[in-house]
Amino acid sequence: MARAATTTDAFNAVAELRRRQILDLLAQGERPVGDFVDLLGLAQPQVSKHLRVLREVDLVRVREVGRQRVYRLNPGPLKPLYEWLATYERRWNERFDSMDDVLDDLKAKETD
Amino acid sequence: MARAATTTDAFNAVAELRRRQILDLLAQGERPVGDFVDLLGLAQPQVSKHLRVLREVDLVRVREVGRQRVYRLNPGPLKPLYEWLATYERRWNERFDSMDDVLDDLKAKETD
DNA sequence: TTGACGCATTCCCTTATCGGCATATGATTG
DNA sequence: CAATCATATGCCGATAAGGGAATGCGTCAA
Repeated sequence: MARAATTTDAFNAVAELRRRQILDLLAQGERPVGDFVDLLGLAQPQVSKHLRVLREVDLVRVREVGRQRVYRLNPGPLKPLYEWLATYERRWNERFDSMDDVLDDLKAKETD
Repeated sequence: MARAATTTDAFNAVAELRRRQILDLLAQGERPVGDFVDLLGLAQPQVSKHLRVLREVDLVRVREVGRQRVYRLNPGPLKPLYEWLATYERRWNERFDSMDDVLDDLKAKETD
């Protein structure tokens, strides 16, 4: 078995930086494919491919306008990620828990 | 170029379900490798490999105790993910924005 | 109609994943 | 020391991602 497909779920789809960038642009509003090509400096085919992945996990929706395809964000599938992370959010402030962490940090700096 | 390495960042490391399960167990407290083998029903080598990935992105820290390696959670690297998602969190409740979404939903149900 | 435009799809190539299995390594016990 | 336990590593096979380049396809303008 190889790595899980990028279209398995939002976790995998969003692991790719380019797709996150696409979503970030969509967060500002609808956009046709060409916009991503221009704004992200990617080749058109790659943009279409990334959009396809995002479509398959339902993170984006398309609307046809003439010869353009206008994409827009559908954030719903991100909710599970956010909720999973929320469990951990409380923790990265509790640095006081164990002495080990402090020791580890010192070690880490030595190894630099 | 192939897909970004799983050790590129927490986004990629956490895309794998097994690794999320490991982190979930660690959220309850420190644990030696054998625990994951038993609790997740995975082969020992695969567990070690997943732990290696988590170590490389610094999501877990190890401590040697006799012949065991006790792993513990280091949630820090998850912070960027949480913050990225926070931008979208506000949105999945605003379903009132456009009529298109409603239409899309209807279409989606037809296609079932 | 024809041609240009906006996108999607396909093929090729390189690379890395993940699982299974065997084995190496370090610590512990008898 | 020898045997065993707890883990880590190495190797193999199968799978698919992602970029590049070429091409297919529906739409619109002249």
